Amino acid sequence: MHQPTKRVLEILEAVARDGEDKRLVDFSRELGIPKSTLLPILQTLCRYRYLLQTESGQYRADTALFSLGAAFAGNFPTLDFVRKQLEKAVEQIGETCYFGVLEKGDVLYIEKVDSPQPLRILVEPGRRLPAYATAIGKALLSERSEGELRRIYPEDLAPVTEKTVTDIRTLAAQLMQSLQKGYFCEIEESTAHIRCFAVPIRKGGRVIAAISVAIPIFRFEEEKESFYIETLQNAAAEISRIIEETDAHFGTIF
Amino acid sequence: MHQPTKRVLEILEAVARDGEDKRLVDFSRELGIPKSTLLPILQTLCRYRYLLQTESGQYRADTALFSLGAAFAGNFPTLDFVRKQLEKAVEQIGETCYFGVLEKGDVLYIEKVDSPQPLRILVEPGRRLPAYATAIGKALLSERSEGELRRIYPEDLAPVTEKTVTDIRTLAAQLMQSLQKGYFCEIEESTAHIRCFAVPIRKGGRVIAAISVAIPIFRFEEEKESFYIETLQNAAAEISRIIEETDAHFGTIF
DNA sequence: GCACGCGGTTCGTATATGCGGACAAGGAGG
DNA sequence: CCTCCTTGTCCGCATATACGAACCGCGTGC
Repeated sequence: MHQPTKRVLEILEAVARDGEDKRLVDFSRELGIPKSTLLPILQTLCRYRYLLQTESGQYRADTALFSLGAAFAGNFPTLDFVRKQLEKAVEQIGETCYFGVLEKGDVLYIEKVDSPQPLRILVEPGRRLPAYATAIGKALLSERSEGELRRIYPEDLAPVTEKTVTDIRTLAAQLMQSLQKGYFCEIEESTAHIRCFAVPIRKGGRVIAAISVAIPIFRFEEEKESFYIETLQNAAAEISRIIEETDAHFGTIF
Repeated sequence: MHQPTKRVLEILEAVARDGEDKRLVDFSRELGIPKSTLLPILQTLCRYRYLLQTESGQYRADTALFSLGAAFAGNFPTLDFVRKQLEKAVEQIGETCYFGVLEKGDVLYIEKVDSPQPLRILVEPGRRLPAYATAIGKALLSERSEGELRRIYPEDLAPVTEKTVTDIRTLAAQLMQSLQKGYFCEIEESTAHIRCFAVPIRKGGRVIAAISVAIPIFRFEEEKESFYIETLQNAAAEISRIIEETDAHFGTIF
């Protein structure tokens, strides 16, 4: 592990994640880097416009960070299409929809389209959540056997909320059952008061991504459930088709 | 300038920009870094998932890059709203629309919404273009005097296409005139066969961003011009209002 | 008004990093 | 089949980087 590199990355992640202005000492404390070591690094990051220094000397994320991520995302023309399908689904369902992939036991959220009915923001693209606690994650894990799940999660499943499934055996059984039905759900397992449904997206038969919808419990109507699922499945089918055609790959997954 | 930091950033920019797999020697040649120095850096970048190594040992951009940019963009809730307005404009006009800010003489494109009529991709978010060559850039430069322009561009204006305005005096005159009219245009000055219109977005009276529409010349109809402008102006007014309210700031500009 | 705490900057030294060269492995071409 | 070339890996030495301590400037509270 190369220390200077590691430090640069941790600094960038810190500013991007928190979004608040940080002072030299804040970095120093948070990351355990001596102040004097930090200074030349921060100055260089400023030169390259990854950081900018406010008048009061504080550091803030700057545009190069954005360009970096956007340039990367720009290499995946499929994403625009995914977004279009999500928008269509949101239009029909009226709730926020997500597109995500599996990454080492976590869901990595890639796209989201907000519902017209505003609700506090749940997850932003780029964020990760334990797959076993989310509907979209269950869809992504659905084809894994109990043994494979144990390999992915060698330790116990850390609960995210009180309702998170923490037993691998239970999870595996749930996945098997949902795989039969063709859709996956989650009730307050990752966020209180939220219920999610998800369906997988396949390429060459294998699950490579999933889309989901998040519904606040107080707005949930049981009789609409099959409509939600159907809408998601239509979108998923379209996305699968495009991915199949364009042979897109995203990170480790696609 | 801190060498290790500089190198990390250049490596990240290289993979994000090009989008093709790169080998150790490619980095070495491209960036002038000795192979042996590169190895530990690349390994660290892999650990942190900024890069991944394919079976053949080549390096490729990985998901952490995406998370970084997305996390940053996620700090600007205003962006979702900007996108909504762009979508509305695209719906009415039927051509691709952009949202960008000025950054050191360049337009930094932040958002785009594709036209339903497919055309080859012009610019992706995160990319930069010389402001003087684009409609959106002219809107962003509109309040600068000729003297200020000369400070921003101490050297001559490098032409992007044959039609790019390369004389600062001409540019200044054009800006003044467009400022009167309330909109800015560009005819094949940044891209052949493309014509653009742009209007500024203001906060506290000052121009802080702009939106534009790009129209292929063969599809352009003169009699619709005022409709294009009006649509953009409506969208700009809405966006200005929101930015004013939320007091959003984006990088150096907002 | 003074002392103290806190944040940023500077500096000399110890050391981890960077470098070139040597080496091994694989492929292409004769 | 052998040779040459290319690429990635390893190694020891020179050096740029990292670290802690001391210093400076500022604000706060006593």
